[in-house]
Amino acid sequence: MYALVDCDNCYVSCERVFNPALEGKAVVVLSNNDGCVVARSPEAKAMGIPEGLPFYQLPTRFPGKEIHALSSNYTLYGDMSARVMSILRASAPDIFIYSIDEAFLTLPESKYIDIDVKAWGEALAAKVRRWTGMPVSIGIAPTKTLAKVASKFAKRYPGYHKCCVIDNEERRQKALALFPIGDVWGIGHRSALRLEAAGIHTALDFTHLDATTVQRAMTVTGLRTWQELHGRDCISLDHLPRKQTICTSRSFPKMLTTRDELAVALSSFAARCAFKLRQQHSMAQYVTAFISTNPFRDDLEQSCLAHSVALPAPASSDPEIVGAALSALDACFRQGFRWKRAGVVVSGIVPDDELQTSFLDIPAELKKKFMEMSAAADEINRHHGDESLQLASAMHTPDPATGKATTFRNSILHARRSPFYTTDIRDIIEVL
DNA sequence: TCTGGGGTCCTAGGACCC
DNA sequence: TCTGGGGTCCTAGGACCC
Repeated sequence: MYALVDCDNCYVSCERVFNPALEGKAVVVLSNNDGCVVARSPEAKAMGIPEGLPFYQLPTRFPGKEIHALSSNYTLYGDMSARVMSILRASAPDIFIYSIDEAFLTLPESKYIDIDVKAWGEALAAKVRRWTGMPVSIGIAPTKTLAKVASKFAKRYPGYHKCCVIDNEERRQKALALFPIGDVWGIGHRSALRLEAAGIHTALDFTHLDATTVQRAMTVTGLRTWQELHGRDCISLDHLPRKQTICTSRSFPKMLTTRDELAVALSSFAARCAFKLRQQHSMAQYVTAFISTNPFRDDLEQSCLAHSVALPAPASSDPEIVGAALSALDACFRQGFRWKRAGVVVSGIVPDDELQTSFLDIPAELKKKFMEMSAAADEINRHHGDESLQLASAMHTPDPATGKATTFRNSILHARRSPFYTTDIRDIIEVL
């Protein structure tokens, strides 16, 4: 059996833990640069606020409504998530963290056969709530797709007390008959439209199709979903702890025009990619930089340019990855456009203990220095905050008046961000 | 004026090999 | 007039997830 533990409205719930005044109100959390809505409270959903709505349209689309809009505070959400996951890890032997707000727990039959899993799940949800303030819903079933279905029932109906179990044929049929096809994990918008057009409205209807029809129309991924809904466990998650590509990209608060402005941003993105590589003990063989204009501005000339650079040998140090990203930028940059978004992708990822030397690579002594330097910077940044130490190329030219140089990251707008309640001593809550 | 970010998997089709 | 057969690798694009 699998238990899927899913945080309810994760970002909004994180905010509410430290700001209970938001309880019961319509609350939305915004993307970087306060661009669009990425999370909504149940009240905001009930009001009809769609996910992805541009923030500037909120007052015109919902005039006169009381809506609390917050910038995203990923530092807070990441820390809260880690607290939730640590409780789950202590509660089940095998845990797969699927995203910031979800984890699958494997419940071995030998251990859980004799206990009441429903009561176990309810107690786990209550414990997470009591220890962290985070409301979670739990779905328990023989396959991951069915566990997802169960968790949605646990979320939707308070009568389940935060835990729904699908553990026999009767319950499976009943649940699937009530479950819209488009809400099934693995059935996206496109497939849902086609299935609806063919008269398939519920998950149960879908399971009544025959296997070859499903595979022909939706490839083996669709067939896997079909099997899982029948109760056959066939989606494995214990693969790929190492990512195969790593990407860091952002939109800019203002459009950029010069190569040098883009270079600051891309240096910052490349250093972030290099850091992520080191975190998972990997090195990359290719570095791609891309820049693109604002697709919403039909009045401006559009372009999206990219260039990939093959490194002479796998690398993960800041100077090597940033250097490659900047040469990729120089290879693709064109004058005359207004750039709105850019990013760096590293690929061809290999474990860092399989380091191969190449006579084309930089001298071994220098490479070693770069790696030691990056490791030291990681340690300093871990202790003193993310931006304590970074390459000068990721900083803007100092302001002549103050002599201060700003980084790319503090140019991102988040005018309505809550404090770093759990990670910065200056932001700790005061009880008066 | 203002519209997010980061991933994975699968397939078709082209290039290339013998 | 008639123009093989079988394989691998790579890439772009689509679909999906949170």
